[in-house]
Amino acid sequence: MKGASLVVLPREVFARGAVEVAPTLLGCVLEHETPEGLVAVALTEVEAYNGEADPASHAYRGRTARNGVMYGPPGHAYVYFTYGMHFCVNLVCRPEGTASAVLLRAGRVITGVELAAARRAAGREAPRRAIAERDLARGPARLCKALDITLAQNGADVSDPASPLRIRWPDQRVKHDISQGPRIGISVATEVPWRFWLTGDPTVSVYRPYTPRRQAKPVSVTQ
DNA sequence: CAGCTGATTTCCT
DNA sequence: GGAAATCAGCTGG
Repeated sequence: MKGASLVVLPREVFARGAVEVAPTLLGCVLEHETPEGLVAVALTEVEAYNGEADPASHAYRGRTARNGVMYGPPGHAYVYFTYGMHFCVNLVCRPEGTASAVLLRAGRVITGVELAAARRAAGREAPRRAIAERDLARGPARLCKALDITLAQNGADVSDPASPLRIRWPDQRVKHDISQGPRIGISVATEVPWRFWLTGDPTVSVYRPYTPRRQAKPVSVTQ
C-alpha cells in the first residue's frame, strides 16, 4: 500500500530524551524529495547527544547561532557544517527550550540508489573504484551527501508528511537486534554508551576510538 | 589493512 | 589561534 509511506513519526516520539529516542529511530526511513528525485535511507546507526549536560554536545556551552535549532521544538532537523567541508544531520528531541538531539550516523539506501551514488561520486577526482552500495550512506557526512542535506535543510520539520525531508516508520516491523557502545569522533564523554546500531548490519561505520589529530607537534626552536 | 594527512570553514576561547 | 560529532586518498607493512 502506497499510503503507508506517508506515515511519518509523530512529534511525540521526539518529545523524550535523545538516549531513549535514538534506538527507536533505528530501521526508520529518512526521505528527501528534491527536483532530482527521491532518496530514502533506512537508519542503521545513530548517536544520542544530551544537550547542555553532555560535554560532547554542541549545546554544552549553551545556545549559539549554529545550534539554535536544537533548542527549538522536537522533530526538526539540526544540520551543521564541520571540518570545512562536511554536513551532519541530527533530529531534535525534548520540548522546546532544551537541546537534546540524535545524530544520524549511517543508513542503507532503499530508494534512489542511482541518484545517491551520483551525488556521492560528484567532485571526486579520478575515482579508482565505484562506491559500494553499502558505503553510500555509511557515515554521517556521507549520509548527508547521499540525501543532499545541507544547511538549507536546517530546521526542516521531519514530522510533517508534507515536508520534503521527513522520517517514517519502517516498511515492515522487523525485530532487530540493537547494539550499544561508545560514540565516535569525540574527545570527551567517551565512556557513555550512547551510540546505537543494528547488530551486524554492513552499513554501520567501523568503530575507531578517538585519536588526537596532532601529537606533540615539534616545537620551533630558535637558534 | 592500519595509519596518517590534507582539505577547508565555522565556532569558540 | 586551533580544534572540530569527517572523509578520501595514499603510504608502508
